[in-house]
Amino acid sequence: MSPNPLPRPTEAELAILGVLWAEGPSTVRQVHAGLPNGGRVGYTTILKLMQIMTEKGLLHRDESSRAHVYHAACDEERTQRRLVGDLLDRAFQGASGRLAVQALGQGRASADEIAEIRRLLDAMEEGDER
Amino acid sequence: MSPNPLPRPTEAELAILGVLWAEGPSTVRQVHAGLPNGGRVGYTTILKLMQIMTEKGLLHRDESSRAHVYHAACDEERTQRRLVGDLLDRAFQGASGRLAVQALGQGRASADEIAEIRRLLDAMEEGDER
DNA sequence: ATTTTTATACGAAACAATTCGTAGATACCT
DNA sequence: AGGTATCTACGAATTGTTTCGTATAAAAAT
Repeated sequence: MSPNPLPRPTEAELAILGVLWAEGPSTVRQVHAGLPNGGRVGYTTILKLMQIMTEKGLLHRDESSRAHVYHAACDEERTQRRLVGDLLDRAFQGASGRLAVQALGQGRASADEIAEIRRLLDAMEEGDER
Repeated sequence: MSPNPLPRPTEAELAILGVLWAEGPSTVRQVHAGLPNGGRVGYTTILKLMQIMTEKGLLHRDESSRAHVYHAACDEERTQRRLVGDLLDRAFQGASGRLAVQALGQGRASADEIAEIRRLLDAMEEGDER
């Protein structure tokens, strides 16, 4: 009875979600303009994708004005967690430490993130004491 | 002139690579048997996929015996790095620290991995000192 | 020697993701 | 009012992935 879990967003869908997460509720035109790849894809392509995403439940829309206003139905963090979990299963056999190593190996973390990671590592070792 | 870079493996292809990485060079039958999902996909499906992967350059094969022996053309670590990089771009806007946090939040790391991650974090802070 | 098993190759169906053209409605401009 | 711009909806082509059936050949078993 619970509404089906949202499907995993595809690559193109993720790009659209990225704009909506960054800019908040937006029209198709705004999303189209906000996409990183400078208008290489046509307007109606984005429209179509956003319509499909709405059907899938990934977006919600407000149709009260002529240009419908869309917003993401899933929050960014939750979606990221989901994608990381998938990658962990599919390519790392669940070895989250290796995934973390690979991530940190190709970019820097902020001071806050570094602190948070240390906390997580400490907690793991704590748990092992017993 | 350099041979095109290998394409990113799809989901099904990654499962096959997983078996080859774990077990070393194998026949189609061995891969089929080694797949996590207990034979839910037919033998010829795996055969076809492995043929396609060979065309794409993801696998190499030794045809000297009747049952061809395949091996992965890409190593596991390199492929993982690639996939992590993709996810980093697509879903994290390059924020590798957040990706690492999400990874560590959903699984444990080994003692070795913990040590390596600490080293990476220390190095990042070192770099900031200056 | 026949039958059964085990291979590869090939073709094609079933799906899914991405792309865009065109039609029709509504708002805007002069 | 008449023309232009902007919007949604829809249909459909394209491309990629996954699936498997069938044909055919080689090896193994009886």
